Amino acid sequence: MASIHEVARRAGVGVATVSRVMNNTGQVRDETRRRVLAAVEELSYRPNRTARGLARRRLATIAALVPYVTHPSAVARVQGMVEACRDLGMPVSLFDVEVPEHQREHLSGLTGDLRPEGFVVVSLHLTAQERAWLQRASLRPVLIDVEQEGFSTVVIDDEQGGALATRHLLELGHRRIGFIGDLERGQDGFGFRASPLRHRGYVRTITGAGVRRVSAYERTGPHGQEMARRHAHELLGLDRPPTAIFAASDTQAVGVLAAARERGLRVPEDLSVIGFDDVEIAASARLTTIRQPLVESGRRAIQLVEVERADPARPPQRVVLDIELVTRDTTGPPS
Amino acid sequence: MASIHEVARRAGVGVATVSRVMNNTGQVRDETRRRVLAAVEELSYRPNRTARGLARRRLATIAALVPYVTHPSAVARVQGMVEACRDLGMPVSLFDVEVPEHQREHLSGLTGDLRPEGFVVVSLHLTAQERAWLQRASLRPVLIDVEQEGFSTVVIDDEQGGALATRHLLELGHRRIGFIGDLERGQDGFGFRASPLRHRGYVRTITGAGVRRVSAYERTGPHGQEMARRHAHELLGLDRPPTAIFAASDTQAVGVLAAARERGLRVPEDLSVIGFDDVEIAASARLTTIRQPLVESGRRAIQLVEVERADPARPPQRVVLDIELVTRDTTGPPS
DNA sequence: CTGTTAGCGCGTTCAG
DNA sequence: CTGAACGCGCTAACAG
Repeated sequence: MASIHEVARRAGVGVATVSRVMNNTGQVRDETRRRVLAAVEELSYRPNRTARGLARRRLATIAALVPYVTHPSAVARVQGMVEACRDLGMPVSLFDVEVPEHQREHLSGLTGDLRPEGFVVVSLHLTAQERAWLQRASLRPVLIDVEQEGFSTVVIDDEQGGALATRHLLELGHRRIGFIGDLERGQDGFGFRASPLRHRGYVRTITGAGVRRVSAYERTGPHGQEMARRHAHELLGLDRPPTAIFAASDTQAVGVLAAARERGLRVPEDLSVIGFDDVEIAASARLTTIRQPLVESGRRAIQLVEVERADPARPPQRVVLDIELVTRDTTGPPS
Repeated sequence: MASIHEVARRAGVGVATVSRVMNNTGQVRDETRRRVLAAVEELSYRPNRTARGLARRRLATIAALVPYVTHPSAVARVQGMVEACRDLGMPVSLFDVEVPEHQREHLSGLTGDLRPEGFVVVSLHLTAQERAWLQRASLRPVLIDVEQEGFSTVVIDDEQGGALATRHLLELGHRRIGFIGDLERGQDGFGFRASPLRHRGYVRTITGAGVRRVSAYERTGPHGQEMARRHAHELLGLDRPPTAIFAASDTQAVGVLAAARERGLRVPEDLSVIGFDDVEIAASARLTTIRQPLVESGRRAIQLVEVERADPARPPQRVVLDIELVTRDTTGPPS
């Protein structure tokens, strides 16, 4: 409620000095600083973030660009960001992307008049034009689940994750292992990289183990439980069906589980299923899966945002989060 | 990029006129308006929302205050808000409330320097002090899932929902019906009203049907799957256990299902279970439940925000959304 | 109807 | 070190 002027008057200094002590910018004599701080305290002065934003051309907000915000993994990451921002006293603005156009629209606004102090982009690849916009606005988002030259990023090693899952199956004795994942470039227009990378880990591992790839065991399609269920039915309807299936996400794994149930197959006796992510539903379904720290990824991204804010010159960082195999009830040796 | 001055110069008018046509405020001659619009077009002028916010003391943002944002029902509502806001080209700022203090902290900022154009509060009860803050900031949030004098709200009839669920069980022939819900006033410090209201509907319905209440059949505790599971075990361990259980939420119903499974009870032969909300997990669990339009509630709230923005004098509205019984596989006649 | 001018609250030169 | 003054981009009286 109190403005910088009142603080200045009360402290017997100019507004510029108040600004200096509030932002720790420039030199201020200790005695003066104390007087200002006292006035700030007495008036319980809080700088107006909007005015500050206007002057600095940078709004006190952290923007998050997230595809499919309701997807369980997105929810977890948003949670991490929201938590971290709450601790910083910084509002988070959520920008949902359901179709590729949304990305462009949001980016246009964000690099235009809205100009957040911090910016996080989840899973999305920035186009050349968008990168140009960002540069002109001197905005440098922190990326999650994608890597792009010149940006700090928080990722996991998806390929290793795929390998981890596959090796687990191999070690249980499986040789006929199916894979169900997303389209390399979905007809939804997005090109998420997680699934393809996990697939690569799968391929590398089974061939590395001397097991021949069977193309009929591999299916990709639009992401979702339903589609995974259909694919699983196709695999399980084969003459020599796989004895285990690696789904590129827990959501898809649940679809596989549904198909197995519908065919009267026992899990894991007749079919082993392993997922990826370890979102909430994985625990309820007692699903074996590869856990990735989703909430943590959101939190770390905000940390990186803060680091870059403190030192804009700092070169991009690359944070790789650990993943681990979580063994539950859906995997076992083939019978 | 272009400012209002450039547009004014180009159109050969004053900045105020440009402002008038941009905001449809005041009278502007048609010919003049056309010239301005032309200039706007040629320069592809977009008003700077931050500057606008400073001048109007009202930031172009819609703030959402939400307890437990990661809870499935909250996620759905947020989805509705985010979708509606995307269509409006309006950013949404998310304020998560995990403990009561967060509410106060966020509200203090929101009524202080941040002053969103629109404001939605989910499930939370505003204190007298907070209402005073809001008034001073001339902010009037739209409420979801709560009712409070003087505020527009989007709700469902929770009591009727409780009645609906209970009647369904009654009609199937059940007479020993348990209830598992939230604490009236959680030790988490929140006092959400949904569960108590649903409970009231339950009570009204069984007594109305001439069935005697058995206090041993009713349990409330901190919200969550785990706690519900424990409560269910207690009920099912009774000498004359209930043949059906009404859980105040799907989350809790899933906990009940887990308990039943652990005791080797068949559902619905040995135990019927009905939940509330119809969130995603209800479908996967094939759970009979009471559906409430969660996404819709978020969307409607934003609509109300828009209505009030257009006409601040308008008296508070009360929107009651429809609910319905969704019959799936977890309820059946007692054996 | 329309232009001028004074804020909105703060950051930032630029002299002192 | 410190203060006065200008600018950020727009809205809102207040004259005309």
